[in-house]
Amino acid sequence: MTAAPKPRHPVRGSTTGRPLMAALDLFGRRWTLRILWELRGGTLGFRPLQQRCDGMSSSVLRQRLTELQEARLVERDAEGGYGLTPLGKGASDELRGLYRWSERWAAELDEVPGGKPD
Amino acid sequence: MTAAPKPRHPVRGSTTGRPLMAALDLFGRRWTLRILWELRGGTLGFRPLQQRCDGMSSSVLRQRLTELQEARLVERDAEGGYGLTPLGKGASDELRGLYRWSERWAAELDEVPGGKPD
DNA sequence: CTCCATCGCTTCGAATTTCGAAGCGCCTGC
DNA sequence: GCAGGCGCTTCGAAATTCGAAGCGATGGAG
Repeated sequence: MTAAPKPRHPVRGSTTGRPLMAALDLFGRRWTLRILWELRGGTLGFRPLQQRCDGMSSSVLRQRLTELQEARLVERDAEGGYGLTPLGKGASDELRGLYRWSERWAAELDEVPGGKPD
Repeated sequence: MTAAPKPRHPVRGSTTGRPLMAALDLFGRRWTLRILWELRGGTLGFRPLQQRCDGMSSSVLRQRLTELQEARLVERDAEGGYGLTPLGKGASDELRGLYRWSERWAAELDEVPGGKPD
């Protein structure tokens, strides 16, 4: 399994170890952003989380959760559920900005419905 | 080639067409976030951009640029260079928040240098 | 206690994505 | 004319992701 990216360490696509590059590597993996988004409301178990992520494959979910735990964005609570650490909540808050942006995005694409009609 | 995700259309991992899901699909593809980040300072040509992205493979760069143009985050200027649209600048601004977050992330991981020492 | 559902998680072969080196035609400067 | 950079394409290999199947544990319901 590919290791979780960490700041101060070289990551895929950058050897400098700059924190942002580690973050871009981490968040550029499929499902990572989605998992943070789905956990924003509170703790979830493995299978419930999988269902919220439109039935994403369990093997990748396991992988992502391990990476996010290593990166200290996700931790398990007393009952074994997965939840965001304060750090993870911070990242998830940044996603809220992305959420607002995506609404603008949708609105603007509606205005200009894209070059060639079918 | 996989099509670029668009709001109001089903995307990988979600059939609802919610704008955020399209955004999460788009941004969850490798190099997409990095490209937006590298273009934040202004227009860049294909090869210069490729070099800034640590020599990422040209085939994928072409693919990502096509997707980002379809999504109207990137456009070409008069000289043919690649630059951000106002929409793309908005997305790139959200990344600035992520940049600040990643610094905190690095700082906190320095404090708690990871569970088991080797 | 037995049955049944759900849970967290693993395995593994197939499908998809990404890589990376090579090369094409075009243009510019020397 | 020729070297170098440009945008871009091709293609086989490597890495990632998928998705179905199944394991042992747990917790009711009957």
